[in-house]
Amino acid sequence: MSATARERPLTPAGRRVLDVAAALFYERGIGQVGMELIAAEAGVTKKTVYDRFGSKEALILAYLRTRDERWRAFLNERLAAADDPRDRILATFDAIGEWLRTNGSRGCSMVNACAEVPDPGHPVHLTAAEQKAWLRGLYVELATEAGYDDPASLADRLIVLHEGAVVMFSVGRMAHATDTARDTADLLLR
Amino acid sequence: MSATARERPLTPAGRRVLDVAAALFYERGIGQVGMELIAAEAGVTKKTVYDRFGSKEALILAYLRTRDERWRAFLNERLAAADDPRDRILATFDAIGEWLRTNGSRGCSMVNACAEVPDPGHPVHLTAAEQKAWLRGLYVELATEAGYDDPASLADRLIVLHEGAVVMFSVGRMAHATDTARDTADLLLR
DNA sequence: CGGTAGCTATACCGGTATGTATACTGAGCG
DNA sequence: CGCTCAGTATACATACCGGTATAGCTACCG
Repeated sequence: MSATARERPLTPAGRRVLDVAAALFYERGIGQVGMELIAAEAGVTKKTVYDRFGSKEALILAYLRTRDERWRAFLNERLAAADDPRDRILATFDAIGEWLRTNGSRGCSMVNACAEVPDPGHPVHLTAAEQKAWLRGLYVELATEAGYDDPASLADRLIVLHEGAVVMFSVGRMAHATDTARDTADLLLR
Repeated sequence: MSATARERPLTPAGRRVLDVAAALFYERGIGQVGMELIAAEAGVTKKTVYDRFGSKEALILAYLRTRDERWRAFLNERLAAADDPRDRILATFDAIGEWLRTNGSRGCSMVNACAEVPDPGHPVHLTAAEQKAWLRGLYVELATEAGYDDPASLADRLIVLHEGAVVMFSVGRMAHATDTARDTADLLLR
């Protein structure tokens, strides 16, 4: 379906490349990491990298996709641990905090990637917008589940708090940003 | 005082370079713009660029500084137009909306710059953190002025809303993000 | 009058970027 | 047996990066 769809499971070398690329791209920024370094760090030749992924752009998209998958899995795990619908909403903010503290505090990989890609029509921007739309959809679901009227506008507020917490935690060096967002969300839910 | 202090007013060519660099850096990202392009676009030789600014890093810092100055001036103008302390707080959110709509919708230049610089100790990161701290300080002032108790924690919430609105407007393509943040702030102020 | 500041013009340096070409090895498999 | 696929190894093409060097021009200013 999608042009970049990659059904087949990655080969061992491909996996190593993607893991290394994900770590380096996130930690240093996309433009600051060359394909040669990725290949070397993965213990692989450049040819293998290009055989598996075709281009740097495709590798970047694979990076964004897999990191987002990890995040969603982590989030779902946290959501499953909470029973009360209201608690499930609040749990998302606790999840950001823990995620940022353990998975690198350089903020949102999507936002960072967009910063390096000028063209708003580029797949990177579309991927990022999709991810935010997905997250907003999740908040709509949770708000509906919790029985709030106008779950859409509640979701708008929650996602603004969500993204603001990520930025203030990383760029603003505000260690309690996710707590602040959580407390504010708690207030909105009353 | 500061290592990058530049007391002397810029020469005409220097001004042109800075203006061009600011536009290009913001629109395309720092790493995507070379010094050669900046020089050409400003109608200046590379030598002039390096005579005025010394290095790309210094030019980047000058860009961040001047863009922030423009933003602060714009914000102060909007604040001066509101009388009621509570309205002054809300006016900051209207200001972001108008700023983003007229000054490029690629989000926060500071956040974007940080995305391209790995080292958290780099001047770019310090500049960004300072800017967020300044903004938080402004919210503390406004909250104090409006007579709220615990203006510090109110400011925390307001700045999280603020930054979240910027991200959701640009990356999330949520045109009403600043309105959502404003309405949420309004709710917090009651 | 002489020096300095601001500027143009051009050429160059070493390094690094994405991506390609060629030739080879080894394992799985119909 | 022979084909395909994953992978290694090395070399290369082409382009651009930040930054420097050299030389000369103009205008102001003590």
